[in-house]
Amino acid sequence: MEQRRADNIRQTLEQLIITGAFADGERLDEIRLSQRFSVSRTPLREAFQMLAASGLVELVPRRGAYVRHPGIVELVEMFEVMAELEGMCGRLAARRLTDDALNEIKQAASDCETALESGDSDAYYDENERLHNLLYAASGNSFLAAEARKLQRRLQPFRRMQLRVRGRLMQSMDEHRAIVAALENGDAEAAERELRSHIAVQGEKFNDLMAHYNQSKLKRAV
Amino acid sequence: MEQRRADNIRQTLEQLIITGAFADGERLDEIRLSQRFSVSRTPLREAFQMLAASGLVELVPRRGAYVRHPGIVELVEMFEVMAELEGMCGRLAARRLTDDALNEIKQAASDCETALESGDSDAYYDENERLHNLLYAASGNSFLAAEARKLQRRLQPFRRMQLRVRGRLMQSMDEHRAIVAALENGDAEAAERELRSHIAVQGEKFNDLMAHYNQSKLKRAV
DNA sequence: GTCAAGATTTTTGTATACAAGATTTGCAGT
DNA sequence: ACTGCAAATCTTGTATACAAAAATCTTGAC
Repeated sequence: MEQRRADNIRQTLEQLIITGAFADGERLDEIRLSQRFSVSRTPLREAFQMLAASGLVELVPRRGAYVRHPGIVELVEMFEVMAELEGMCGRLAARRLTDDALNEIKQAASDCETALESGDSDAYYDENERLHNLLYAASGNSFLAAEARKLQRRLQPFRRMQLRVRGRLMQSMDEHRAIVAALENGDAEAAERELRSHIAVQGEKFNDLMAHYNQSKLKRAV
Repeated sequence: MEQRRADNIRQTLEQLIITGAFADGERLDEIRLSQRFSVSRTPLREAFQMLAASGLVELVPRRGAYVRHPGIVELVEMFEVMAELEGMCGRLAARRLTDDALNEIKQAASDCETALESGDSDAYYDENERLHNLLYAASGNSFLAAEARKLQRRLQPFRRMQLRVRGRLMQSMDEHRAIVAALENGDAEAAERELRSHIAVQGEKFNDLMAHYNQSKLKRAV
């Protein structure tokens, strides 16, 4: 038996919202959801609080919880901030990196290459995430690392879409090589620049991508 | 009559925690607090969720809510991130700033000077906060602005301590002038650099400050 | 005196009950 | 038919009740 229903509900709802099971602006009905999950409204409401804190839903007093999907504008804004944070991680990591951490990062980058060669974009995605998480930790600033992980988590489904674009995998891998090289040389400026553009590229190209997939992709991904 | 007790309680507790009424690691007793605020445990627990989301308390399953004051290390880390975010705001603002926004910022800077001349450090603090908030908005990235405000809010009491250090007010004002000048010239690089160091200086000097005030200040500020 | 195991008390987590604000429905009047 | 108002209904917010886990206390053996 699970220990805390509120946490499980938060996780489940988070996944449902992120994958698009709920439309933007849709109200999360406490009673229906409590029946659906076979729990009372109490843990549900606690889950709502957590979701509101991470920006996935908006809590309107006396009105209820409404899911808030980021629009194109907000997404681009979030990518812009993510680029800055990752760049910062790179800059700090280049200065503070230990040998062990560098080796771990190299290993993750190499695992990315392996996934790329076998054409497994899901595996590439996982290794890529690991690589970036290692980088955050290598910044030596755990507050920064936590913030970066939070934002990464929120952008997760959109990054994943990016990786499905033709040629993006190869390009991403090239960028990884440049990043690792910069870290190896202790070149803080290069590491920052490479990482920033590695992320910024995703935000900048997002409009194109959305035009291409034309809303349908996200909404179908229920 | 208020509409949502949970919100009021969150605000009150937030203030109490920030001002140091609760020691680091202290458990927030649901029953005692519910008696103190004359409410039931339900809204209290919702307030706990919100406080946990902003990092002021840690929710340990089946154990309760424990207040978490940032240590020196975490504070320095937070200032490091704040410096980056403010620098980013400056860089973007220098590029995207409208005339109206620039005028507002100039006005706020001038109000800072007025407060400085009258030696009113509290008024200076308020105007300073206004100036920075305007800058965040001027970045044209509302997600960034929101993140910056969140972090500013959390660092608020520590920034305030900074301003009480001898000579810091004058120095801060000089930095403001440099920032405004950079924005006026549309010099993104300079704006970023000036803002970053404007904040970084606070983090870097924090160790000294803490040594000077030697823990006592924060704990007395109950 | 110390330690361990079991009983007792607290305390958290969840369900349910109730109060009050928001929304919808129905009806009267034009 | 349409508007305005009031009653009924629904929904949120809060209090209380109850279950289960953690902490504390008691007791007994060594």
